[in-house]
Amino acid sequence: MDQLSSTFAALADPTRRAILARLTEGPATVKELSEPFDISGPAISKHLRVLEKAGLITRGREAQWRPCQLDATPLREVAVWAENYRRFWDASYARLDALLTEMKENEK
Amino acid sequence: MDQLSSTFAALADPTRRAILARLTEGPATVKELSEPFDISGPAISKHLRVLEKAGLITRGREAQWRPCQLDATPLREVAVWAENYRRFWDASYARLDALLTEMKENEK
DNA sequence: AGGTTAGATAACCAAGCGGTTAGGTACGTG
DNA sequence: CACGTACCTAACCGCTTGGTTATCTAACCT
Repeated sequence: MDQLSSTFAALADPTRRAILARLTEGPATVKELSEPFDISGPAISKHLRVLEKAGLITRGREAQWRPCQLDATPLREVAVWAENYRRFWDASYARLDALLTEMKENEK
Repeated sequence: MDQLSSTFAALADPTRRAILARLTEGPATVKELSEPFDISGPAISKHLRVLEKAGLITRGREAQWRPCQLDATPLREVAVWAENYRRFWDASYARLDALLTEMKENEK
């Protein structure tokens, strides 16, 4: 699976997006990350592995804790990808598009 | 499933992203959309249904054709969501963050 | 009416996902 | 050492997904 696909796949789960949101406040242990959720530890571990494989988090090793840290690099690619579609949702870009199309028509 | 989740899920497949890319050039029939891919018609139909449910395309009805059209509105939400993480990938924002942290430390 | 084309639906299959429980490992502390 | 804590892996379960083939509908064209 390519980078963008695995990033999108990782972001498709609300629990994982909530984990990323929590990590914007700083690193956290697995226990801390699991507290807001009503699911088991292993379920959180799986989510973290998905996020790690997508390159969205990095994990350290401190005694019995495995602190997680946000790595937003793949999100830049997401933003760049989405921005390519801006002209299809942005009204002013749409008007610009229409203008350019009209000018092309007049050329003929 | 919430809007953002189904949008991300729809974008997680390269075939579907390629379909969206094709639709930036204008509306297309199912047949036209399926041509670049080596998969069956029903498979394309399923992809289109996923895109439709995610609100990323709309479909018309012209005789025996069902032209598909891009609707990029959900992609704006994706861009907005990703932009919230800009300061975690953007170097200048990172430096600003570091500066603010340092200032907080000095306050103590 | 008969044939072709566009497309959807149905039934099926293998693989993946999100969750569980049970059990294992590694570390700090009484 | 014994115990608790933090976390992981393994095995399992039900549902979803991405694909297939076969069959159906709807429209067009002789």
